[in-house]
Amino acid sequence: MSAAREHVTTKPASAEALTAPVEDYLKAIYTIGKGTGAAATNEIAQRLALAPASVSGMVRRLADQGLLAYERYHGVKLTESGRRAALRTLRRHRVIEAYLAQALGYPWDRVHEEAERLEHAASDQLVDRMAVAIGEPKVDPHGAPIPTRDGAVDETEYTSLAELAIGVPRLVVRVADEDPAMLRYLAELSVVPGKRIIVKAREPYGGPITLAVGRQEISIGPALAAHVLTAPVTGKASGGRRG
Amino acid sequence: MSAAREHVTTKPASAEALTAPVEDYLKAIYTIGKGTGAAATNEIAQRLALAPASVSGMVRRLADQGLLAYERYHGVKLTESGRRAALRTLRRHRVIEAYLAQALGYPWDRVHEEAERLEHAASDQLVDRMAVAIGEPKVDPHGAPIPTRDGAVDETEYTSLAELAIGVPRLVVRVADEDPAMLRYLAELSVVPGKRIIVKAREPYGGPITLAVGRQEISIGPALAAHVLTAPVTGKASGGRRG
DNA sequence: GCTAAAAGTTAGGCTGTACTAACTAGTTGA
DNA sequence: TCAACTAGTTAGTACAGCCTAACTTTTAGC
Repeated sequence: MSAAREHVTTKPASAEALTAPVEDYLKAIYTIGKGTGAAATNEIAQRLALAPASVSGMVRRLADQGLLAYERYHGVKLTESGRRAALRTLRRHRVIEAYLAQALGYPWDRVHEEAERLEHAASDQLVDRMAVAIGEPKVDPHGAPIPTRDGAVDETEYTSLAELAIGVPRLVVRVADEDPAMLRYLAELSVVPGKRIIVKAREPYGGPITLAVGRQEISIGPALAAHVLTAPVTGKASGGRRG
Repeated sequence: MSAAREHVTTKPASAEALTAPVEDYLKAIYTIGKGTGAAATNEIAQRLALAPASVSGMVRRLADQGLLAYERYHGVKLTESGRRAALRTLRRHRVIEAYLAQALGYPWDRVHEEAERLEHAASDQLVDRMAVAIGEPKVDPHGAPIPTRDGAVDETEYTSLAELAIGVPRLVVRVADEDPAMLRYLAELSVVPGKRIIVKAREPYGGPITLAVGRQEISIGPALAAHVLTAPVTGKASGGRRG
């Protein structure tokens, strides 16, 4: 019990196929750490609906494979190779979502669940063909940026509807994609990527946020609002820098 | 060691999702038994590239789940519920193959491998959407019949090119789908579903079979010929009765 | 009908991924 | 500064699928 033992070994970070659980861990760690930050054991466990003990075990193995840097009691960070793997899976997921929605008419509240399974089974080739078939979109149906083939992503951070200034027009760029009921509700309210909105009022103590969408006025709670990301109206929504 | 113990238990043959290996076992058993016949342990093992001992173990578990009837030392037979599960997987596989070929321009020698993984991840819903998108085809790109949503299949048995009478015109209806190199070779020779052929000559002792394809004359070995199924020219190729 | 080969099974192990329970390290507030 | 809480870890277990080695049953040839 002296110097912190780093668990990054020398293995060549093999290009061998990762298992579905491993891909899920990497995705979770990536999204928690926003690409480069650290992820806590409990956060990973919560996101994957696993016991923290299970995460401790897996995280050690992933570190042994060179996919992440792990310091006991201090969370994990993806290595370059782990980051690449995470982005590959994320690309698969989002291209599949976009394809399901655009090419097969899948409702936007169901693409996530289907993609969650397909992302582990589809080859990169298939995903590339899908991307081409729908015109290489830059974002998935919920507005999440699709990493390019070579691992570049738009990592722009957007302001959530919950923390928006009042009276300033904004563009909805992205909504959380996991909860189908929430997505259906948002669609009902027309709070979808591309829509122009203005926050009209915000009540204190977790009170409702009133906003104008089109010429409709609606009220939503802050929990929901936190899942809606917005960008300034000037200069087009998505785009942005890459990687 | 007296009366043979049957391993069919009472479990409700749950509609819970089957694992990928289980689906593979059922598919293998189905295709070996041609739907209703029995499958030997060794055959299953060979088809799945597993050790026979592994098959013994799995087969017992599948029997316990009510998916097949198992009599020790005497092979297995699918139960009705097992058969239904197998056909569901087979439908997924073949619809996916057809979709990849028709909608995404996948080369016919590669659809099998991709479908082999996707069949375990795609929902029945997705598969139905795919089927609709390409006009509900009756056969996959290799001519194998696609089971309907409710588990009906064309189980017509066709005569292989290896056992064909000389001089009688036939229609190629189906070719084996697993070996990409073989598929490429057959495509080169234009021996593909829908083509009209006539066996011109057959040399004894495993000698070559000479056939006319269009106005070309080609020679193939009996091993390859056995993988090409044909129907009489009269009365359209596929169609047929349903399960 | 017997015996040798073939087919199939059991025993015992291994890996990956999960779990619970019990412990330890780190953090925070009086 | 230390107690109490939180976060994280280890230990031990389970289960699905696979393996090899050794054994048993069935079958086929004489």
